[in-house]
Formats: sequence, structure tokens, C-alpha cells
Amino acid sequence: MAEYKTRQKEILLSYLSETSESPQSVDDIVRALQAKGESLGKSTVYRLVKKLCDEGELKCFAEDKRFLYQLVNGEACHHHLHLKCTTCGRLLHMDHEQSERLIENIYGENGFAVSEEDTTLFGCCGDCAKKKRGA
Amino acid sequence: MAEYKTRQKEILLSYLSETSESPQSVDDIVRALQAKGESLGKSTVYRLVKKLCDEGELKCFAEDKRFLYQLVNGEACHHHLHLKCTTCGRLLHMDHEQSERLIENIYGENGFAVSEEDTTLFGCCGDCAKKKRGA
DNA sequence: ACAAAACTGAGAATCGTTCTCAAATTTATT
DNA sequence: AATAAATTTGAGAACGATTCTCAGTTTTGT
Repeated sequence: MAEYKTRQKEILLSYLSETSESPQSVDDIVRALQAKGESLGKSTVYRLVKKLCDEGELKCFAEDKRFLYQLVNGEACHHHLHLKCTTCGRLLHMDHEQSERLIENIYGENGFAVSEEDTTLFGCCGDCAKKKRGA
Repeated sequence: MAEYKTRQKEILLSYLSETSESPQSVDDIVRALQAKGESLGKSTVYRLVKKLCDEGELKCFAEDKRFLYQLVNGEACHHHLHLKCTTCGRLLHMDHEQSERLIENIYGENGFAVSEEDTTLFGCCGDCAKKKRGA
């Protein structure tokens, strides 16, 4: 007896999974759900989003002085680094072996232990680079 | 005729350089300067800090729903990645060659072009790891 | 000096986020 | 199915960081 299953939680998770390609602000979420006729109160969204972040289900990015949220695959995503395209917003998953190698390499050269959960590498993904070249 | 040299700018830069070990919030800055008797208005600090960020002189980190600022060495720091210790707050500078290698490696395996300016790796530095082991 | 351009700062306004608390929902127990 | 206890919800107030406004000041070029 510690956690109840509610309609709101399901609605939110389903929405986040639909939009997992691009990060959403709390306002985005509330507005989008309202438009669908399944409005959640913003207090509720803030609460749920915070819990999901603590549980590692959701990644949080600062942008324009507010925070955007994007679903990851929970536990599965704790074991590799993420690459975030600042052009299209997508979150790419690095290979587990590759992440490990990279982290070990940095540890060897700098004595610094990179945290996979806390680190995201920003840049431009291949697709967006291609589009830019085309344009 | 585009930019004036002012007392406020100098005061701020000098303070940021004194505190470049640990990131400062705008409030920290205003309060500290006030204590020294060289008070700057917060509007001014916000303005200057934003400009310095745009120019790449200052790095900005989100923490506790507000932003902290920390001086880097401008242009010189555009050519390597940074490691930020989440324990002591210090910002470490990766070697230029090492950064390049790492970035090329990621580009090769993922087709993803990491941006040195936008990326910071978070984790625990050697000194803090040592202290933790000791404790 | 003088004028034009840029900068400053006090306070108001804005906006994202958190808090409060009564009502609604969920779960466990009969 | 009815009841009670635990948890969750949401409207709105409160909060706090950041931005805006604008009159006054400072800096620079002439």
C-alpha cells in the first residue's frame, strides 16, 4: 500500500511515449492534453513529472529558462550515454560497450568518473547534418 | 561605437574570476558585491551575465531551478570539453587532443557531431573520490 | 563642453514552479 | 456492495527567479 494506479498517470505516460521524439515542457503537456479533452491539472503534471525524473524514467533538459521532459527507457537507459541533437531534439542512445570504453578512457586520462545518468552530449545528429548539407 | 567600458563590467568580471572555482547564482553575485560595498543592480548583473554567456566567456548550469554561472577562458575553452564535478563544483578542462579523439570516435560510430561548447560531462573528480574513500 | 549612444538600477511585471487543502479516487476490508 | 483508510487530484494562492520599463547616469566621439 504505497502507490495508487490512476487515470492521470496512464494518460501522462501515454502522452510522453507518443512525444518521446521531442522534449515537452509542462505547459506543452497540459495544453496538448487539454486539446484532446483529457485535461490534467498542472500541479498533477508537475508532481508526476518530478517523480518520473527521480525514478529515472524521464530526462530533464533546461531550455529557455524552463525545463523540458523526455521519456527514456528507465533502467535500460542507465547503462549508456545519450546524445541529444540540438537541431531536431531527438535523443540518441549510445552503445553500451562504447559508453563504457569512453568512460574508462576519461577515467584513465583524467581520474574523473563520468556519471551516465547525469551526462548528455549535445550536438548535431547525422540526419540533421545531411539536411543542412542539402539546403 | 558599439560597446562602452563600464565600472560595473569590470567589477563583475573581477568577481567572477575570483570565484571561478565554484559557480555562482545571480543572487550570490549581487549579495557578495553588496557586502564588499560595490553593489551592482540585479538587472545589470542579469544583463551582463547573459551577454558573457552568449560570448562564450561564461558557462551556465541549471541547479535547483535556477542558473549558476562560472567563468571559462573564452576562446581558449572552445577547443576542449569540460568535466564538471557534481560534488565540489569545479570545472576541469579536458586535453585538446583527447577531446578531438573522443569527438571523432563518436562521430565515427554514431555519425553524431558533438559540440564542444554545448557539452559538459558530469561526474566525480579524483580529489572528491579520494575524500569519499577516506571518509 | 556638447550631444549622441550605450548603460544602469529601482521597481513593476512576468512566468515557471511549488504549495495548500478540500474534494475525489483508489485500494483494502468487511 | 458498503465502508473506511490511504493516496491522489486540481484550483488557486504563493513564491521566486528572471525580464522588462524607463528615467537618470555614464561613456565616447566631435
